[in-house]
Amino acid sequence: MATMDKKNVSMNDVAIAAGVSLKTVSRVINEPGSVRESTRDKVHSAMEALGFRANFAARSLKLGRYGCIGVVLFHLSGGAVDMIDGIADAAEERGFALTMIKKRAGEKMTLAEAARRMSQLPVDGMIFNLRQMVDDFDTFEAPKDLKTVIITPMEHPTCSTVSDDQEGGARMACEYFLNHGHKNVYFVSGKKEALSSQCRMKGWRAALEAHGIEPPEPLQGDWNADSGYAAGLVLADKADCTAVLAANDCMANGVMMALRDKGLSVPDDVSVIGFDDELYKTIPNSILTSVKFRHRELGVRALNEVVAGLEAPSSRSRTLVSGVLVERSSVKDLRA
Amino acid sequence: MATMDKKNVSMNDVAIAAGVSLKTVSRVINEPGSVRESTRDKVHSAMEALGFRANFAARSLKLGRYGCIGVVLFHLSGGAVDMIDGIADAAEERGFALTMIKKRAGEKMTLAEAARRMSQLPVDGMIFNLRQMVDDFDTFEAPKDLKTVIITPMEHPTCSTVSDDQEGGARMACEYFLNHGHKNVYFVSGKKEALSSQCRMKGWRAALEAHGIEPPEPLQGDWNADSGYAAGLVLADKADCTAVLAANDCMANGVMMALRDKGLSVPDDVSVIGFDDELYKTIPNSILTSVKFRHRELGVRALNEVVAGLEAPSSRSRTLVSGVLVERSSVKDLRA
DNA sequence: TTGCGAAATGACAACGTTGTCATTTCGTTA
DNA sequence: TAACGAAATGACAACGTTGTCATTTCGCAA
Repeated sequence: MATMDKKNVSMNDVAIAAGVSLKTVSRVINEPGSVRESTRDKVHSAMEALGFRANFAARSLKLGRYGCIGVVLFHLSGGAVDMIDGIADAAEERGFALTMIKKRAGEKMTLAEAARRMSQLPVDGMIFNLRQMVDDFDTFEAPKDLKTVIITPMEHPTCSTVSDDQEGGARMACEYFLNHGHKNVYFVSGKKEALSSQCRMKGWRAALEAHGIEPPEPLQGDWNADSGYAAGLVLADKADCTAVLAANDCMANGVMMALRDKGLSVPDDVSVIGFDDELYKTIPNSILTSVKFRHRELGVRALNEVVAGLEAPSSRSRTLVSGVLVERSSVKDLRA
Repeated sequence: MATMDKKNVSMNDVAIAAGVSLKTVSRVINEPGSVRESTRDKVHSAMEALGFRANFAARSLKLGRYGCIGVVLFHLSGGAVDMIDGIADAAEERGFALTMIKKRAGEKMTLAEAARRMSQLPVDGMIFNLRQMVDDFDTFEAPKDLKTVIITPMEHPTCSTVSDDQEGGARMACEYFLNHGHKNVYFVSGKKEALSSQCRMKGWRAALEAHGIEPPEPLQGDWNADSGYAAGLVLADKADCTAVLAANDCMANGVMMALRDKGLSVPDDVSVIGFDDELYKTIPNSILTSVKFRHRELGVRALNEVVAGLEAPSSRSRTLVSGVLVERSSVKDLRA
């Protein structure tokens, strides 16, 4: 029968085994320079032999901090992956781990509820990833001692926010159309509830209006290709439609397929721009010009903002991460 | 000037404010039934007034557990989202939070290294998401007191594993071809390093060999549509090619586009099956039959396995989550 | 060898909870 | 009203670390 292992090996056990004091073991871990090499070796051997691992709870209790940042995922979509990736890498780099909770399907979660749950967990600060509106957005107040950053295109009265510049991206696409001689731009939206769709639509409207163009009625989609196809069938019949901005690449592809099925060519008859630049993964030789957001960068910024605010949780800032227009050949130059 | 808030409100502060003992406050939180209603109200008011929030570190220290499960992401890909979603939902349901760390880009992480880092964090058990081989896979031994589940198609000598049944899915697709009268099946693989690609290939081989068919040389792809397109161009010239299994939907789409560009029709001339069933999101009226894995379920199983093993970390099990063939119209029935 | 300042080490309290066990208070019955 | 058992409450230690401050040991010069 194997020797009965004591459940947890403590620093005290190590100290006894190494014939030194508890505090010396602590020093070996936290300020190795301050202990003689011979002593350090003894302690290290003892730790090795006993399989010692520092107790997170005790350490955090004493230090008053955890070294963890909380992440609340109100909505976990495909685009969120790169963002989480950015958060995780930045956290890693700064010596933080992530503690994560998620809104359950069907459950209605408010910011206050999320904050309440997070504050029971080992976190020094937190990031909310919010892609849809929540009821208490404007009234929410973050715990005074827990730096809170919200990833959302909306401005918040008291919390720091970080966001893609969705409006700017949409404007950029419209300007691109207009600079290429187009006189109007049609818009195919994503799901109504999605803030990113709302913002993209807002940017599209603003850009057209800034040039004195009356925006046509937007077409309602649901992010998927089939809804884009349906929109494309409608647009094919509009004589004045030379440019279409779709709120994502999948719908843009649907639009293009519908146009082709109606005998129209992209870009010769109609030009198209999408969002997210991911069509090339699925379509060989993709020609779609698309507005790409740097989701990874977004995550990095969010995490850095939290860490920067750890000492002053009530500070507030607003960060916008600009998008990039990835140019391919789905837009025709109508000038001259 | 506002009143200087004491940094943290402790149960002791609440006790004093409510005029009861420390232990009574503890009871109000943990066993409310055992304290008189009037007392409970006093304590609740005091907690409210002072803004008390239980200290995670102290609680965990005393209880000897954290209520958190660690998740190590060796590789964060699109497919991982649904899995994380499943893990998070199941964790939520069982009252656990997640603590997450990620392999950094470029960093070479072993299981041992991951375990070492995790064991410094507040976790009662952990899940490794492993999509590629690591050096110490076979020699790795999990900490004795930390239940460890690895999400990987490979069997591990000592740890529990959970996986999609990738081989089974590939076999299923091949059987489907053969049952529809096809005499052979070509295969387009994903990235070499990816275990899922390797397993899908293995299943494809096994299925053909089980029917006494010599598997043709597989075509090497990289998951993206362009590599599928290239493979499709090659396959279009093979007279005996009536059936193609591509290791994912994007490449399957590339194959289909190439076949069409070569004047061949899917499914009339060549039948195609993909993996992951996600083409419908990007392609309107998609006809691609595809093997879909239940990633969410995978995550749920992994988490449940960890929780089930918390009391007996050395237990070991192997779970396979079967795939589903989502039937559309990209496979032609060649029988009479 | 002695003395000295600096370096190394140790004793003890404290962090904020919960478990154990003792004590007080309550509601009933004699 | 007294006595009793049950319910409610409290005092104190313990969980495993780190900070404070006191003590010991070391290296070097006199």
